[in-house]
Amino acid sequence: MLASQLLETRHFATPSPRTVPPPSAPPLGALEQRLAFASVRKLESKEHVFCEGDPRIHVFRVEEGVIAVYKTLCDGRRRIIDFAYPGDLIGLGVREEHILSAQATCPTKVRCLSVATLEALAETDATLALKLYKSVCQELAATRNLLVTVGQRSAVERLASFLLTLHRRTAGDGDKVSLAMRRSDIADLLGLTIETVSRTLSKLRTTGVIDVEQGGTTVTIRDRARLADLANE
Amino acid sequence: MLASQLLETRHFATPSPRTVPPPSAPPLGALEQRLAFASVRKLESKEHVFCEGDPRIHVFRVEEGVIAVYKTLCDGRRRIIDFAYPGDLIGLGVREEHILSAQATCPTKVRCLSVATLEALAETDATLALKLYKSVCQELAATRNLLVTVGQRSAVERLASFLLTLHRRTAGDGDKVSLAMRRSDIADLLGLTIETVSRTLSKLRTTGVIDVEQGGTTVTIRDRARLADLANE
DNA sequence: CGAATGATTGACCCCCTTCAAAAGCGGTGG
DNA sequence: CCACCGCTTTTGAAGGGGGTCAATCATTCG
Repeated sequence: MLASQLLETRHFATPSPRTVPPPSAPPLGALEQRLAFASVRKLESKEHVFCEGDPRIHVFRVEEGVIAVYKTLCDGRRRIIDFAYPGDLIGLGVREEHILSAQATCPTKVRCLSVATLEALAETDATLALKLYKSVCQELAATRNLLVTVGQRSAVERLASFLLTLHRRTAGDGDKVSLAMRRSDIADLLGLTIETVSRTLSKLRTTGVIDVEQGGTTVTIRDRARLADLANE
Repeated sequence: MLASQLLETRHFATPSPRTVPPPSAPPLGALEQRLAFASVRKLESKEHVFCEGDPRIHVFRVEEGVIAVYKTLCDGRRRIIDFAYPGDLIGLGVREEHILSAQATCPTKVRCLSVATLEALAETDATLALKLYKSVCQELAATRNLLVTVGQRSAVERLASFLLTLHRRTAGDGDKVSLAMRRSDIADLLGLTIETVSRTLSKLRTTGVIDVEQGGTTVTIRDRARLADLANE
């Protein structure tokens, strides 16, 4: 989970129009108002929000779509740290530069907020600073969970766990989960190859646990209990 | 790195005696003073500081030794998230209970600070809250690095990376690194088995990259450049 | 000394990677 | 409409790295 909770409202079915800022609820209202007025950037699939080493000028909130936050290894491999979904914040940190890259996995919209503004507000507003602290704690917990998944689990366990997490975070309608990303993105998140991801999904399909449709971009969970069992916690 | 930076001074060669609090440097001085007066707990090897599910009453700072912070999987496996060294804080979070366990890997001393006190201070002190935020950001960055290491690297790369990180963090004298933990601890951090850890260390030894002495508890880095090369960034 | 704990080394096997090929899917243009 | 192309996914076959099981060694402690 990427620094959600900071703004309470994670999912924006219909983003507030610019002319109608949300009712202020101090002391966070100031920040929310700023976000409501912040400019929106549209991104094509594979387009970058920022790259490792870029000056950290803005923090972004995902409005629509999915952003892959990743690190590039020196041999060119890519390790995705997390996917950011609508409501999540990306680009928080303490360094002057970004230490990770962020790339859209599908057509995506993000809202931009100046780092300088955020930090200036936080410096005098203990409640906001504490919120930032807590939201990063949440993100830390999510990263640790991924670490557990990636470090000691089989391909089936990783995929099952991933599908369940995805379903929980994106709140897909019913049992449908929209992947909104390529096999290579999933592979780079789970530390597998695209072939293993594809094979494992096929295995889950042939054993009746899930259904894969529409060019492999939508998954239907057929047997939630068994999937949870395979995820092994 | 576990929430260091929060207190600026990471390594305590000679902890301040209780009767002589450090010179106050507001607004952080208050916290440092509290830590200086906080009680010290001694732990034997394998003794727990806290366990998953315990009420989160104290935050701890490691004074001497090493603490393994870990999560237990439902099948009994153990995933170490990080090792905490002198100067590091453990037990930070937002939940009422600990979501991780913490266990000494060797005889260790920790200093205890009440969570209630810390949070009360942070609620009115934006600077402190911001410090908390930034220290958790650091920890997040460290966890991400581990994620990169564990997710996509071979056993040799993981061990080489681990040894270099350990050397950097513990500032061993010269090229010597004191492991101060068992093979099983290293294995559970790196997502390997103890046999693979042992085999890989042997390989590094026979190829002249490192030396292992004293019952396998002390490692001497013989060829730093090659080790860094093997770590592959 | 003998028991207990931990480390090392060997042999075998399995899961995932690697390499390779085929098939879907979407877009573009004749 | 369909041929063609690029991109992605799927599936197959072979090989390897690390896991598993097991035996031996080293160290510590009662």
